[in-house]
Amino acid sequence: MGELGAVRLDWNGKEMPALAGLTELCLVSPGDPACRLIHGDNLAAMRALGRRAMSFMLAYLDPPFLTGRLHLRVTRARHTGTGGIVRSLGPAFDDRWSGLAEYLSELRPRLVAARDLLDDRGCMVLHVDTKTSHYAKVLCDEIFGQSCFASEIVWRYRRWPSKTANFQRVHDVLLRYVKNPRTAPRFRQLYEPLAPSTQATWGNGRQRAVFDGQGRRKRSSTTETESPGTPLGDVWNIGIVAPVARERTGYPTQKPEALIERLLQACTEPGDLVLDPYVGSGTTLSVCHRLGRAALGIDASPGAVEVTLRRLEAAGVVPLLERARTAERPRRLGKTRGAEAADGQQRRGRGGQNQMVLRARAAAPKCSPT
Amino acid sequence: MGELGAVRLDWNGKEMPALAGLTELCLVSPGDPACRLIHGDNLAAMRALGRRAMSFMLAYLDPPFLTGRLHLRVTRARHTGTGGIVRSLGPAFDDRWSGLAEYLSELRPRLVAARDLLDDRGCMVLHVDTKTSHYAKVLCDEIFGQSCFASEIVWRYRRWPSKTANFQRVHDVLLRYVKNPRTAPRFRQLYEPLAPSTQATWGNGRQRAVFDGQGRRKRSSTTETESPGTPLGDVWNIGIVAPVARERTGYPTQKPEALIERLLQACTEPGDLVLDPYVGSGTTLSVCHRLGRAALGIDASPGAVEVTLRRLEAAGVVPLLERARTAERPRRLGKTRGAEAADGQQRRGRGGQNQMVLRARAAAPKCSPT
DNA sequence: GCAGTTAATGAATCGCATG
DNA sequence: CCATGCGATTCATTAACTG
Repeated sequence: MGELGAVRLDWNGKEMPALAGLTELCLVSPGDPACRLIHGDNLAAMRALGRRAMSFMLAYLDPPFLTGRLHLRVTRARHTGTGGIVRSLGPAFDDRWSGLAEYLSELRPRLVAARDLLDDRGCMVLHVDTKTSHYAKVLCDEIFGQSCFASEIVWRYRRWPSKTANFQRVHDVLLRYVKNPRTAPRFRQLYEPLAPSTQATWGNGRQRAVFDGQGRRKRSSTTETESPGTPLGDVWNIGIVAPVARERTGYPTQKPEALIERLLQACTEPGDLVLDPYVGSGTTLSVCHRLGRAALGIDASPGAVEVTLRRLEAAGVVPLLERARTAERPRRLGKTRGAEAADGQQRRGRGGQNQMVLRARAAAPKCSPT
Repeated sequence: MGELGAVRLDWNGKEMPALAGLTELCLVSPGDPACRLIHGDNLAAMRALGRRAMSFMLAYLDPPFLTGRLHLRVTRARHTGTGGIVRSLGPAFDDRWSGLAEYLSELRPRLVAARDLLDDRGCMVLHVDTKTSHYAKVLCDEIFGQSCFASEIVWRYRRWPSKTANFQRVHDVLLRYVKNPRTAPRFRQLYEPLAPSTQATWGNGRQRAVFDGQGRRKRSSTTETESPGTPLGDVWNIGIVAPVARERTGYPTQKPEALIERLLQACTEPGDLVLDPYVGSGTTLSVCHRLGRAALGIDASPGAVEVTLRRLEAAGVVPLLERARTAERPRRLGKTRGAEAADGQQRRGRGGQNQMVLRARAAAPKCSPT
């Protein structure tokens, strides 16, 4: 069986050059170089990082899920007078698109840019759900090569039940690709507990097959050495961040630290460099700091940057903060990319946000923003 | 957000007309009309069924998984002299392809044919693994329409460990599509046990949200009525058929009855008609009989037909057996469908099999072939 | 009859030998 | 050097056996 050969995903505008002019990163403040945060478009920023010849052991991409919604974040503050908790809503990120074609058109160059930044032993993990995972996988096969596909990780969670006449969706998908299929990737084997039935039959000892003279297997036996468990599979049961968890930041679509921690433990070692082009609430940066991994995050949303700065500060880090500046703002190519992009809809987070003044010790000197 | 619009999967030969001449079904033997088995190419057979205007509430498709291997089946028999068990290997089905393009070219017309046979309230379930699931999903979106996509069901199992530097693959994927998005589909809500943490907090009582005067939720409380559990999600933990299970037939890639049973319980009612164009070991027919669903299975492999007949006989059914005959054997279109099909490779199971004489009470009058 | 123990073996992957 | 094939590995599971 050959490579994928001729099978490919096509849409109008796929081959249009991706939008990003000449970009440079401007240092906004000093900070810990092992924890960097860039405010700006992640495509522009990743290309600028490429010119700095940075290389990453893991790129974790958690893009919008094509929900068709404008996502809001909740900010909680103590009212100075009454002392009560005041909740206020603000924009987080815009996940509205003219269609799947536009969504993929934006995602594709970012996947390419992330791939280009990977270390030879590194890998990329793309977090999506079942609305887009299949298209994303075909796209990634094309970008990375089919032989670089490593895993479809299923993150299984539990959630509030709904009454739809369907099996309730209780999983997300994480697609993992290695940079180089001929290089041994960074990988530390993690283990799960043995199945109850296995423990009942074999205890905690490692099993060993016994063969007869002709090389045929006769039976198995347990050994003295204790089994570490069964190698971690690609279906992970991890709870979502509870609505009242200390971990919760108020930023929508926040991912649990336990999920990111497992990825980091398996795919990186302490000191390795991790890229997160969709920072959101800053979970990756936070866990990287806790586990001794160097991290670089990018986000265009001022809300994301603010939440992340607070969260890191609460963890005792002041990140090195930079800004991605596109010298020559590219024109939106509009009509040439097909009817679906010509609806004149307001675009997300590329204009009108760079004016925000960012301070390294931004905003509140309080605790975690719960 | 519009429909998928322009995003599509392309490959050389995609638009070639699918191979199947004028086909008719020939009754080979009388039998139970609620349990039919057709020996022949499933595309030809499905088209012939279409001319009979049959309509199905569920089509379960379990095609080869693009493993690149010739799969064998194990036949066990008691040696007439020594009384020992004699194992012998025979062909089951050929899963070797020139590439993904050829695989998809064969799958696509079968998906179309299956869709055409569905009842308006019916659904199709395609069982694949992560090598092909993403391509298959894009294909199905095109055939059924994105709005007909219902679920990506993850079947999670446990199995022997391997030492690869990767998360071990422990899941298959079942893609479910409904025929008509504007019709309420057959669906019976099934339940799972509550999570241990939920039981600890709430016991087994049904929770009830409590609201204050302004319609804001205050807290929840338990009620007297016992909770049926949490609605069944789209990640299913079901064990593979154990090597020594009574259920095991010796046919490779056999699916557990528990998996099919869950599908039937949720997507059909007693008396509904179920289609299985890739019968294999006959699990679907067997479970349909047990649950009172009428079933029609198709398989081109003589081994599959033999195993299925024995299995059904052990369950007390004699299926109505037919044969799909293509009056005018279509020529393999070879070179016109692209280089990857022009390698002169031996084709799977379409020729040289129809000569086999099939008897309704075929082969051994023994018990299940373990 | 039931519980506990023993037997049997699927099939993914790696490593090594062979051609 | 690359393709092929076989041996080794090792949980998971149920049937069969034993006390």
